[in-house]
Amino acid sequence: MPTNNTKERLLETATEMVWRNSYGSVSVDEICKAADVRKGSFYHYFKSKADLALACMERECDEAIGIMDRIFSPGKHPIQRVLDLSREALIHQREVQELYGQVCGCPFMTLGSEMAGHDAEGLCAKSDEVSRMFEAYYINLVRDLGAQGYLPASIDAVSRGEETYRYVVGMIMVARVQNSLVAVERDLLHGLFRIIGLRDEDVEAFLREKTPAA
Amino acid sequence: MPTNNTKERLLETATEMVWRNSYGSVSVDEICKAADVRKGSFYHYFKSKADLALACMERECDEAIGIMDRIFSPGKHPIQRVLDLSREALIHQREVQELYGQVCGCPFMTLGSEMAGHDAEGLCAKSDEVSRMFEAYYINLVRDLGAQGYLPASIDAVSRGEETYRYVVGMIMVARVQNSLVAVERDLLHGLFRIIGLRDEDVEAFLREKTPAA
DNA sequence: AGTGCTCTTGACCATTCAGTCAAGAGCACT
DNA sequence: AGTGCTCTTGACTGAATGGTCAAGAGCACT
Repeated sequence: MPTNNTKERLLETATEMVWRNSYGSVSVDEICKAADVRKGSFYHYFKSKADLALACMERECDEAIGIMDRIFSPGKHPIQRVLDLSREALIHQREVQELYGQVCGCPFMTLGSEMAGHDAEGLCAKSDEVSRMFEAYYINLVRDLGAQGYLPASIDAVSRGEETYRYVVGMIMVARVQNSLVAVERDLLHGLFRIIGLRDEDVEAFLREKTPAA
Repeated sequence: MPTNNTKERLLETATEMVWRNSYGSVSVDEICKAADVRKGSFYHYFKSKADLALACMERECDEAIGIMDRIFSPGKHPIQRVLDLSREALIHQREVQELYGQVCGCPFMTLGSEMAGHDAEGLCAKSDEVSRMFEAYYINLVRDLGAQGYLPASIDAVSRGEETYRYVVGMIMVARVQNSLVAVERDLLHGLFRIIGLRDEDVEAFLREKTPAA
């Protein structure tokens, strides 16, 4: 899995370790050891531990954008986006759980919550930025649902989008703390429909139309 | 505000520092200095740093139970409990924001997320336990709403209760990361009604009945 | 063969970390 | 006055921390 490239190896190892545990509990020495890199090389690529963490976030963020763009693709039916969001979130959490041996939740929220208050190297600003970017996807989704008549014209897309985002964050954060995906698997999708405000009939109609054979 | 009692002073100071920042970023020395206590005294009362953190959580938990018992009092109308929950959560977050100079979110989730993976001194087990206890309040609320005909008999109170709890957690965690209570103030209550699944008419009827003068 | 560059190495540093300990202060009970 | 207890003190330890540095390895270009 890891590349031969030293910098990439550091980023990958650090991402895993920080995400699994926390920024504060992982030392530069440990990261170096796990990545089989000497300390000097580390400080050739990164000017500090916080700088490494920031680079990890940026890497994760780029990857996340790709995934989110697929899930929230404006080319898809907005209800399909909700289905995909729920499905992909669960699959991703399960993959990471298997890979890292534990439910890890959202790396941006985890780090952002830990760093809140001591803005080392702009780490906390970055979490803020990422969370607001994520919100934008949800707001966009709500807007499309409204435009297609699935939601009353009166609703505030920003409010509803942010509520929806925060519901997902809560689902996933609690899953980390409880180290369990049971509730995510059982409830994420239905909660999404409800917090968004979709009518059951509309969802059912969409599902029927999607699989006319059933 | 702080008592003369050394142990209490340590607990109070540590709670504030850990909640504001994080467990990993606060050192025993710093806590001692801020509480004006010498290191030896610290280790007279607590056998380790993790032990102190656990004691802080237990103290916070006891206080939280008192507040939750009031909010979710079975003697109140269940819709009133929702109103109170939203109101008290905002007030509490605002108080802490003013006191500590920043939005701090939920101490149990913050610590629980940071500690996930390295279960020092049962800290992580405690967060898990607290989060499940909180869920119980929400499940109980949903059950009462169902029993009084506000929700369809078919719904699963556990699922819905947990979804509701997680929505609130998400709201508050994102508020911490973004260091802003705007969305909490604007959306928490309405999102609560929607994630629980209350009908607008029922809520409005309850509000009308409550203030017949208006 | 020599120059200049990036990357690597391992020894090194000052500081901070959690935690220890022996000695004593304060106080209550006899 | 003496005993026994809890609490306090400050000096101490050894390990770990984030970070530095000078020296060199490897390689490409001339």
